[in-house]
Amino acid sequence: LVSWNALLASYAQNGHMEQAKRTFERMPEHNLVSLNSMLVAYAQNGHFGRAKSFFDSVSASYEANTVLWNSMLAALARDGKLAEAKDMFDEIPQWNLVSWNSMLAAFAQHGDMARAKDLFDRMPEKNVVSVNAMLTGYTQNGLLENAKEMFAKLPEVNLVQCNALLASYAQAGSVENAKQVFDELPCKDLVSWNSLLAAYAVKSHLNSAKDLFDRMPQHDMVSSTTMIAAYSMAAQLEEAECLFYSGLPHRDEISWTCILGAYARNGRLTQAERIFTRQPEQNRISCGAMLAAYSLNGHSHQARSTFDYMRALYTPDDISFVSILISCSSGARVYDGRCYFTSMESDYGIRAKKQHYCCMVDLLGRGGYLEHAYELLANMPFAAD
RNA sequence: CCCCCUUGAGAUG
Repeated sequence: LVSWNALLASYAQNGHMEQAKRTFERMPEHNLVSLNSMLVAYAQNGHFGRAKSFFDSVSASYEANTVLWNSMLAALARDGKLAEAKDMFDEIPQWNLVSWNSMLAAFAQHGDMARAKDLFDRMPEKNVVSVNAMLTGYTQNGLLENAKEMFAKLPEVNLVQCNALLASYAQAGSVENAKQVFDELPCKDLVSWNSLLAAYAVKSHLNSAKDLFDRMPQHDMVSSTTMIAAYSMAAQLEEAECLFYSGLPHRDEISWTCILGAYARNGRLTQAERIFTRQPEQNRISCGAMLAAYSLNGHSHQARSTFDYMRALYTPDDISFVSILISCSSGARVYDGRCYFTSMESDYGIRAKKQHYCCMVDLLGRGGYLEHAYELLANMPFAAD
């Protein structure tokens, strides 16, 4: 049984879902380790829907086990379902360090640093993972002072922390800084390579990206998907398609969403729609990509129905509100726009950002409500730019 | 033999 489990785990780690599934089905017996490996295989390969149904079917017939709960909690957080993750955390019969860390990371990744800090302070035990989760939460939410303070107290810096720094430069579009951190790393792993690749992709440095992609020691799903995204950003659809259809070891939920986004971003609505209805698992990001594509191309009716569809299945986020407001603006639907704008705060607790004010001012201005537009500008909680 | 931190997918007139 132990060797079967080891085999299963190694397929799971390398993203060979079919093999993992076949191994799981062929095993003479299952224990908690096998169940958990299968659950993690689904979650880490982007099959969030399948992970959830697997967990539900398993937890109906097995004793509650902290490792299974922890894996499912992490999967929910990775899929952006913070509220569900929190509910699940509260249901866990017995917590351990990993449960605390998972919940902490979920808060931090969703920008809720207040709750993250609160949890961090109350955790009965902590380790380097807990500290790293806090650190990256700070850097990704622009709380650099807090991050520095915490960094200063570290006895030594490890590769995960360096990679996190590299990634935060990449996300901020500071290619130079990212490159410098990368070059100075004494040893690099795949995450380091992938992060630098992402830095190039974000800034549409297609040649550097391509060059790096060809030079890196290995590729995994992350590398290839990043490269597809780089082609998409640079409007090289044929290259993106080529890599997606014939350069991937397999296709997961994220790579499907990536190619959908490539079509959507480049105005190929029909192809995007086809992927959307055909992809094995839709998710809130593929929905968001469709919504954005409709908005930006002036299909306000489809935008609205996609928004409703999305709202029924997932919790809309700030980005989906930007899209729907844009579509109201181009369809001159001032009243609808105001409804969405107020509903965003009151029904979903999403605080309006600059982008939302920008959309609203645009909407009001175009609709001839200039004085309302000025009033909104004067009362928003930001300096106008 | 399995679970937690760092890298890939959506918008911005």
